[in-house]
Amino acid sequence: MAKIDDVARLAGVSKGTVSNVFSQKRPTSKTVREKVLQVSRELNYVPNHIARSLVTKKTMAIGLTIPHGNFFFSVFHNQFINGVVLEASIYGYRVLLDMIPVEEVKTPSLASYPIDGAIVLGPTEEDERIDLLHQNQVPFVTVGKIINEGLYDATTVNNDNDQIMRDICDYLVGFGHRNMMFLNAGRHSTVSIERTEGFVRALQEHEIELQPHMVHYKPGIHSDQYMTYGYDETIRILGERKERVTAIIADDDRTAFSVMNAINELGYSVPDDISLFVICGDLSMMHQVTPSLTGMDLQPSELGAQSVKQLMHKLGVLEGEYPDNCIVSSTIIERSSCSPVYSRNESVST
Amino acid sequence: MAKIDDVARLAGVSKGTVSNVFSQKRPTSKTVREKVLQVSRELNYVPNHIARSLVTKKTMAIGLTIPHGNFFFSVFHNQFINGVVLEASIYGYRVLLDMIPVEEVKTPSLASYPIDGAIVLGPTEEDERIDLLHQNQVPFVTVGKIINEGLYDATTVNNDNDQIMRDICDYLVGFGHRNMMFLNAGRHSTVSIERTEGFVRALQEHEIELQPHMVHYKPGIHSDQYMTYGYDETIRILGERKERVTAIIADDDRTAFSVMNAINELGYSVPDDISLFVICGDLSMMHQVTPSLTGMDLQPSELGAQSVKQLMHKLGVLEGEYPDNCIVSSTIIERSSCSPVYSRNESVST
DNA sequence: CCGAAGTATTAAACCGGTTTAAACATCACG
DNA sequence: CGTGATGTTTAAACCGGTTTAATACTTCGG
Repeated sequence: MAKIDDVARLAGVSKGTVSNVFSQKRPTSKTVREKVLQVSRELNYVPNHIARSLVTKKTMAIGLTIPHGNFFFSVFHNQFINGVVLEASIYGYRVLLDMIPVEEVKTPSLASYPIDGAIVLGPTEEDERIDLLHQNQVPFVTVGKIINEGLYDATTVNNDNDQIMRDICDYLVGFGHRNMMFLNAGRHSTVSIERTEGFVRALQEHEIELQPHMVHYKPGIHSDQYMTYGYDETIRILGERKERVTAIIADDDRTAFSVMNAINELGYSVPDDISLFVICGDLSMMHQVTPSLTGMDLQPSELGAQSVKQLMHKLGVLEGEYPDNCIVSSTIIERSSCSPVYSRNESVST
Repeated sequence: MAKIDDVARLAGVSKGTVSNVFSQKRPTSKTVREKVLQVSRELNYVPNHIARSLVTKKTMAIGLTIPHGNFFFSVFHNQFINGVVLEASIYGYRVLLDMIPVEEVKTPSLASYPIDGAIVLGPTEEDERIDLLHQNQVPFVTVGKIINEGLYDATTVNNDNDQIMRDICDYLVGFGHRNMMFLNAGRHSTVSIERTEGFVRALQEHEIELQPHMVHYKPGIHSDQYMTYGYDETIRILGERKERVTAIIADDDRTAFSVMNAINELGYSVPDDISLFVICGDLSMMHQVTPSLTGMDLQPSELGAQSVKQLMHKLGVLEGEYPDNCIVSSTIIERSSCSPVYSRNESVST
C-alpha cells in the first residue's frame, strides 16, 4: 500500500501538503491539489485510517452494545440498529457492534475501546457495561432509564414507559377489562421495571386491585422457558388457576404468538374471549397475521436516530444546546386483537 | 489518560518493557511485571488500541456488509449477525457494521477501512462492495455465490440453493402439487438467481412445464410494493388470472404472511386449498402461528459462524488447510402449512 | 517602492504504542 | 576465570499520518 511519503515524493511536495489535500483542513492551491490527487490515483493511495485516528484521537466509530445472549434479537432491535446506522452515517460515523456475551464484560479487553462514544441499549439496574464505559471515559448515551444518572453524566433516550402503560390500560379499561395480565420483559432491565411501575400506577388510577397473577417477567435468556414463556404463563394462570383474565398485555410479538397458542388450546379465542395487546413488536407482521394484533408503535428506528444525535452532541460533532433526556413518542396502533369484554355475549346473542 | 511513558517512568522501566508486560510477546520477570501492573492500576492505564493497531497492522475488527436500504432486515439477518458476532468474539475480533446506504458506496470514504477483513452478505451480480474491498485489498468472505470467483480470490459460504429447491419441489410434488408458484427474493442477489435456477431444474426433473406465473421476484426495497409483494402477486395470479395454483413457495416469512392474507381474502385456506412453504423465516415464530408454517432451516447462525471461521483462515488467525467453499446444510422443518392436494376432497367426504 | 497582511508550503515534532538490535546479567561448564 | 548460552531490559527506530511554527511568496494600501 502506498503511503503519504510516496505520494509526497512523486508529487514533489511535502507530507504536510498531501495531508492537507486529503483532510482539507488547510487550503491548497489548485495546481498542487490536482497534482497530488493525480499521483494518489496512480498509486492507489488512500490515507491510513488508523494513523489518522492516532493523532486526531477520533476513530469515527461508535459502539453499540446490545444485551444479547446466545440468541437472536428482535425486530425492535433491528429497526433500532437501522436507525442508529443510518443516522451515524450522516455524520460519517461507523457502528461497532458490541453484543458482549455477558461473561466477557469482566475482561477489560486489555486495550482501550477503538470508539469515540457508545450507545447502550436496555441498561439494567447494575450494568457492568456502563461502569466499564465510564471507567474508560467513553462518552455514552443510554436507551432506557439508567440508575444513578448523576454519577455518570448520563444522557438518555427513552419512550415514556409510564405513559405507555397508562395508555394501554386506559385503552383496555375503556373496553371494560378489569382483570388484565401483563407479561413483561426480563426482570432486570430498567425499561421493564418502569413498565411494571407504570402498570401498577395505572391500575390504581382505575381503582383496580393489583393481584399476583397480573404481572410476570420473562425468564432469563438461557432458561428453558425463555421461548415458551407466553404459553406457559397463560396455561398456568388461565388454565390451571382458572383466573378470569380478559386481557393480556405481551411485551413482544413472539410472546404474543406464544400466548395465542395457549389461548387457542384452552378453547378461547382472540379477541372474543381474551384481548391481546403487544407492546413491542413488528408492526407490519402484526398487521398481516390473523387476527391482526393491536399494539404500540415505539418507533425503534427513531429511538436509534435520536440516540445517535444525542451522542453526536456529546462528542461535539453537533453543536448547540440540547436536553439531557429525549423522549420518543409512542402511539397505539389499533387492529383487531383487542375488543370490548362484552363482545362475546353480543356475538352469542346475534 | 495515562500513557505508556507515564507507566514506564513510575515503574522505573523502559517503554519496551511495559509493552511486553501487556502484549506478553516477550517474557518479563515476575518482579517487573507486578510492579508494572501495580502502577498501571494506580494510573488506570490501558494500552491505546489505535496506537497498537498502527504498528501491528491489525485492528481486530471485521466488517459486516449487509445489503439494506432504509428498512429493517429480517430474522435471518439477525441470527446471521449473532453467529458472526459470537464466533468473532472467540478470536478476539469485533464486528463493524457496514450497512452502506447504497449511494454512499461510491464515496471511497476518503480513508482506508479500519478492519482486517470483511464478510459480505448476499452479494449481487455486479457488486460494488466487492470491487471496493478488492481494490482496498481487504480480505473477504462472501455469504452467497459470487460471480467471477477467480478474479477475487474468493471464499464463499453458502447453502446449497440448488439442493434446497430440489428438496422443496420433491416435497411438494410428493404431495401431488404440480402447479406451484415461487415468490422469490429480489432479482439481483446471486442467491435468488441460484434458487430460480434450482427451481426450474427441479420442475424439469419432475417433467412439469415452467409457466410464466410460476416465478416472481420481490420488488426493490424502495418500491411501494415491497411490503405487499406476497399479497399482490397472489391476488393477481390466483384471483385475477384464476390460475389453479395449489402450492406457493415464499422466500421469507413476511411474504408468507402477506400471501396468507390474500389466500384468506380469496376464500381459500391453508393448507386445505393451497400449501404454503417458507424458505427463509423465523422458525420459532412459524411454529407459533396458526396454521404453523412449514419451511426450511437454513441455519443462519451457522452460516455466520462459518463465514467468520473462513475469514480467520484468510487472516492467518486459524491455521491449517481449508476449502475455499463451505456449504451449510439445510433441512425441511415440517409443520402444518403443506399437505397433499387432495386433502380438501378428503375433508369434504368426511 | 516599502511594509503589512494574507496565503501556501514545508521541516520537524508529535500521537502512543511495538519491534529491533544491542547491552547487560546470570548461570553453567570446562 | 574465560566462554558461551540463556534470559531480561533498554535505547532508538518505526508505524503513517496530523499539526505547529517558521518561511516563502503574493497582494495591496499608502
